[in-house]
Amino acid sequence: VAQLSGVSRATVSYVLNATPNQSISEETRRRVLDAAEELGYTPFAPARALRAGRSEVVLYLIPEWPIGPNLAQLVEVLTLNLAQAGLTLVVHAHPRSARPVGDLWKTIAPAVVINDQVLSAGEEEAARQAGIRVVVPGFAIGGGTFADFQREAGRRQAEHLAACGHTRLGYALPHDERLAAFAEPRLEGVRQVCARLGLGEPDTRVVPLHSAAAADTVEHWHRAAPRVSGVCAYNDEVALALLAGLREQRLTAPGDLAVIGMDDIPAAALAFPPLTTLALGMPELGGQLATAVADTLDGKPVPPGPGPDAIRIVRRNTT
Amino acid sequence: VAQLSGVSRATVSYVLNATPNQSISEETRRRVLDAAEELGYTPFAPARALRAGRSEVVLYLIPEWPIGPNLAQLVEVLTLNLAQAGLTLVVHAHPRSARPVGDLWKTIAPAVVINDQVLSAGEEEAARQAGIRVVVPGFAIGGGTFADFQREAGRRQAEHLAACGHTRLGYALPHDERLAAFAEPRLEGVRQVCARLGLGEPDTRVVPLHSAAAADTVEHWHRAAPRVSGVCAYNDEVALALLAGLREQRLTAPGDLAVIGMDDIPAAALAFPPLTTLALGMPELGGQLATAVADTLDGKPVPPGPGPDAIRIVRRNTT
DNA sequence: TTGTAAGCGTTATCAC
DNA sequence: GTGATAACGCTTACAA
Repeated sequence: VAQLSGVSRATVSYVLNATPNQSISEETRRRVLDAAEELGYTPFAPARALRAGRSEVVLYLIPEWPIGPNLAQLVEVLTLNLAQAGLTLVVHAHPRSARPVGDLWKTIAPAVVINDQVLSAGEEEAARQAGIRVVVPGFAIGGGTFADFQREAGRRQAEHLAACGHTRLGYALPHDERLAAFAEPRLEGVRQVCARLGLGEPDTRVVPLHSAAAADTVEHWHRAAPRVSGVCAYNDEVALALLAGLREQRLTAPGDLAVIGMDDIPAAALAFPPLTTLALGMPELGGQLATAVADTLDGKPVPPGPGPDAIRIVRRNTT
Repeated sequence: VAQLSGVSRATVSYVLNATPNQSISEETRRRVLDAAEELGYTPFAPARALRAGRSEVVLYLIPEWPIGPNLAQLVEVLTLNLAQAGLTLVVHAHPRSARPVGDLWKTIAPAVVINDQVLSAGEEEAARQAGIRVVVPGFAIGGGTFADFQREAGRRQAEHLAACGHTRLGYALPHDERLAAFAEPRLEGVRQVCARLGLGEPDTRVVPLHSAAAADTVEHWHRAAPRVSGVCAYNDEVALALLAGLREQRLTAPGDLAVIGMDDIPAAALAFPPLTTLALGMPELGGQLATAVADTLDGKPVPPGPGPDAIRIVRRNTT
């Protein structure tokens, strides 16, 4: 580009980056711009990164659990929002048995790492020391940390069931052990509500995604004394399994057992009967996360997250 | 590292990269390795990329459609497989209204671009000119191209219904227009089978994910003359909507209308009645894609894809 | 077997 | 207002 426009590489750099405190004659500017256009010039990111010590990349580390529809949507929203801020989102799913990612940031050199339950506190601190900004998806709802948020979600489920008049609750854990990081705090939230309302411990069972297994659990709850009349499912899929189990037992929701799911996946609305669930408002959460990333980069304080409205009960026919 | 081990940077480089045709004394090697270990040294990727002209990154461009469970799984499998080959998978979801990605490869400088329906032929050629390898998810099933594969999937659905004795088929298109790239070839596959078997054109309808809308469509098919007795749904969610529509009309599957979905999402097995569907074998497809990427990088010819077994009918109770 | 030096594309500094 | 020049961290001829 410098050759074609007959100026030095430095000048080209000034023009293309609109460097402040540099007065460039309009004519030179035009020449450079035209030349760049003509050559289809695009700055070479690795070189930029080498010079700057970091890239324009945001590394989103997602942990070793299945990528569900919610996370997928979050990624979508994030990609879009960050693109508007000139940042490229790099998602690194971290499946179990892949090599450790503790220092993946060293080799990628992103401007920001979004640490979603992947980096330990120590690793996170190491990254910070190296000048990498670290953002934790701090949904301000429920307190600020990941677990706070999950707990709050569990609380909402339980509160809904309690408001419907249920006095003994069950909790349906997922069979997939990788989901423990979600399931534990959610269950804890349910426990908190039960304790606060004097309802007694929730009756917790692991529910695989098979109708036969779910049927057993449903029967167990139905025969328990006192009877479990309402159950919080870890997510919509588990809830769907419960509904299948109910059908197998010729029981019905919400009469014999009320069920509330979580995530509001498309299948929830189409279930039989249509499933009451908790919508997690990924567009809001994603937008907030994008803002947090951009603000962190600018050195601004991270803004408070979205309001509690980002978690909504979607009431259908199972409660 | 060079300082600590008391050798030159070049030697360090030789050791760490196991450069061929360089004989390094075992003792030196050890010293360097130990020093690197001690310092927690990790090569700075952008610098490497600058030197090499490309990075160890594989850029997976996925188009502007919703990220469903299948794609999510594919990403997971790919990440894992590529990590084993020392490659880092970068997924760039390309939501509509984000800035164009036609030359995203210029700024990322990946070693390989996996072009999944994003880059036009021209853009793809431009990337190739620039020395970037481009891999197209060429599921060898059905022919090799993306559309071939989708067509084959549609064919399998239709063949299954035909084998069940249905003589007039319906096709349920998704409401989301972004899915046309999938839906068109799938529908075409169904058409091919109908033509080959002399079944007449499939009766095609758009089915939004609401039971009321689906109920209308179901009624239409049920009253059509000749009656539509079996329908291929674009995917499991659409199929679930159809089942909900059937319930609303007090009709049953497969008696009044047989339904076959596609994807085998978890909810399919838990539906009422359990949904017959097509499983797409993402682990196989992902593994094949990873191999294709690695082989392309090594200059080897791309191996044939997985066998037709990667598409399997999962027969449940709706056909 | 190891060290030296050049250079990848960019940008900051400083001189012109 | 513009242009040399150096430096970022790494690889690789080539020289020792």
